[in-house]
Amino acid sequence: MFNERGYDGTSMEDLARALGVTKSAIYHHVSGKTELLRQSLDLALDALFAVTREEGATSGPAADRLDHVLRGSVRVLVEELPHVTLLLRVRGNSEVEKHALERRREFDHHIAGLVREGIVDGDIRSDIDPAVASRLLFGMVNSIVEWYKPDRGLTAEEVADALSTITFRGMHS
Amino acid sequence: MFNERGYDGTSMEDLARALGVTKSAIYHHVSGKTELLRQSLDLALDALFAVTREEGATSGPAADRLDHVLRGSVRVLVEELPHVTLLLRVRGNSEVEKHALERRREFDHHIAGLVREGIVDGDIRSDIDPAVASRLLFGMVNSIVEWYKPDRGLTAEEVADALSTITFRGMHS
DNA sequence: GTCTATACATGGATAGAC
DNA sequence: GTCTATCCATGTATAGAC
Repeated sequence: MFNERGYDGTSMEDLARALGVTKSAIYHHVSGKTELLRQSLDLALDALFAVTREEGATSGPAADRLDHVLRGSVRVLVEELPHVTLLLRVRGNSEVEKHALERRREFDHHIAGLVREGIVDGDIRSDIDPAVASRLLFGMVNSIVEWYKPDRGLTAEEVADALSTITFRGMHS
Repeated sequence: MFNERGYDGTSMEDLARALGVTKSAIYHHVSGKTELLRQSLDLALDALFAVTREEGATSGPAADRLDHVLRGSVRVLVEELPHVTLLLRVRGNSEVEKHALERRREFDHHIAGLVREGIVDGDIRSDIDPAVASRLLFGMVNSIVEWYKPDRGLTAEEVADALSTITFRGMHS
């Protein structure tokens, strides 16, 4: 519901109605609306950071590690779609949101480092700015939450393949 | 302010305070909060559609027209940053938002057509789904609103060049 | 663990004076 | 064109019964 109507646009009353209980019942389980947000954001961030600790993301050439993290991010995005979607819409308007943005920046920094290493290795073209490239790359990855529907027969791997092909080899035939 | 704190997260009181007037003063000029939203969204959409009617977008090979629309979109995005940012955050939770989403879909459809034509022409690789490719492409373009700051010396053209290089020629050196 | 009832603040919006 | 004052709905959250 936070994703459909926005966090601010969703009231505890809306949530209660959807659950078939009253607002008070929800407050028995969580301290407030912000705790619901925190739990969701933490789940998404934990899953994304787990990718950066996987085998394929810690050994081998930087370009291959970058490809692994890109593909892994697409996988996590699809597996935890609602939580990652919520994470990507956070703007830092509360302490919980600021903390989530801080962790996201850490993730982005990791990616930019891989692009830079790939250029030094000679595997990635040197005529693009690593900072701009990594932002564009993850902009493309993250945009998937805007249109991906699990029930349309398109798998996470197919999307990851398309993305990897376009960004590493280019659309030109 | 709608972009900083979200449309729902911004009250007429917030706007009035920022303007140094009272809420009533604003209501003298506009019919309500939704009209402020509509005016901003219309400005962004009009600017984007104008790109698709430019010379470079209406004649020549489809791949070149696609490149023109991609670059033009980056230009519009930077020129009308607040309005396009707002447009890209709309989720369809009111009639005004639904109307804006409808026009965006029309734009996306236009892009997917160009990718499809480019494949037929043999200029764009045929091993990627045109629908997926066009979504990823514009996901990358649109993601620029998340980080672009006009005052950092990075021009719209430099960003457009980086984007065009990555998506058409690929990152691999 | 869920309910009813309610507190208290803030939301969008309007009336009418100046 | 802006103000003060106000309406009424809805927001988050709590108290206390069951």
